[in-house]
Amino acid sequence: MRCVDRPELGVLLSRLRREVLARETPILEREGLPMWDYVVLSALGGGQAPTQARLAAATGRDKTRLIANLDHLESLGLVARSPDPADRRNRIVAITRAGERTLHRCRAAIASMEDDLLGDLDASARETFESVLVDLAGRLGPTEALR
Amino acid sequence: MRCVDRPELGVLLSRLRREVLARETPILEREGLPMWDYVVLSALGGGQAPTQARLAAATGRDKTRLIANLDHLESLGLVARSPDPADRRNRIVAITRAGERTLHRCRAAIASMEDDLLGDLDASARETFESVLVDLAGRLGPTEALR
DNA sequence: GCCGATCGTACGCATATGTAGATGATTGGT
DNA sequence: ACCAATCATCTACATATGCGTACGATCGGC
Repeated sequence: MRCVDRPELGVLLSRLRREVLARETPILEREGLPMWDYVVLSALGGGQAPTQARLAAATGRDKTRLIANLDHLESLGLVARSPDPADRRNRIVAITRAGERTLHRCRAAIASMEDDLLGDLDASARETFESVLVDLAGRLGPTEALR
Repeated sequence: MRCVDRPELGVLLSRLRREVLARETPILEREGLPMWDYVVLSALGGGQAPTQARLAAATGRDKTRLIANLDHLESLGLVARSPDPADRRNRIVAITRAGERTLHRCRAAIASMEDDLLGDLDASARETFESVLVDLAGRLGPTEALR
């Protein structure tokens, strides 16, 4: 049996997450993006354009709440909704060129923020920390969300 | 400049935290404790009994919301509120014997849950991971909260 | 062609959040 | 003794959440 000699995992993770999110918020605000908008945009960044239902599932965002995010992103010209020619019930959500540029800027700024946060760590410790984080998070189903 | 080669920190931390909290919930439920009640009880566990205002600050819990938590914990006999003899505006919140027993059970179950979650890791990787987590969380002001 | 299922959308509901008064008891300074 | 400040408490408000429901458009099977 292992004796408790450190704060609980939940506490540590919560505090750290809180700090990271607090540092991300002003970065995204500079682009006019609330956190959820960025999550959605980011989910669109990598691959091909999904239907809204798939987007909602991928981001963990509630299906009905996603709509407002897409409305906003669309009004900024960062994504485009178009009817699916194959099944006109669906609407295909695609990231635009401007969306990709914005996304790239955000990611660069966030990466730099993370460097700032983790920069003090010993290089190998940081390496291990990040890989363990990726490993643990990787085991937990395919959820992508921030919530 | 460091190129992004892994999911963002915020995403990883959010997912992991979500999982840990999801595993904690049923443990606390077995004791009849919502998450926030446990946070409050846990904050009371270590040291001396604080005033409610200090408790709110220490847990990050809203001052007005804390009241309901204390009401509940008191109704379960896990904490006791008594007027501060030195300043009768204050109410001193103290954990009871039963509260300490409950807290101890929760902590043991949570530690075991954490072992289960981290058990697959290489021992030295786990060591590094936990110490980095403690290190990073330790830099962020004295907040104790789970929120 | 018809009927059930699916998708995007709009709406309401119940819940949790933080903030902001208002109140009554109590303190401390003057 | 008086008055401002503090503490616990209560209430109300505005916001964000997920869930459920309803509706029109559309698809697929039969």
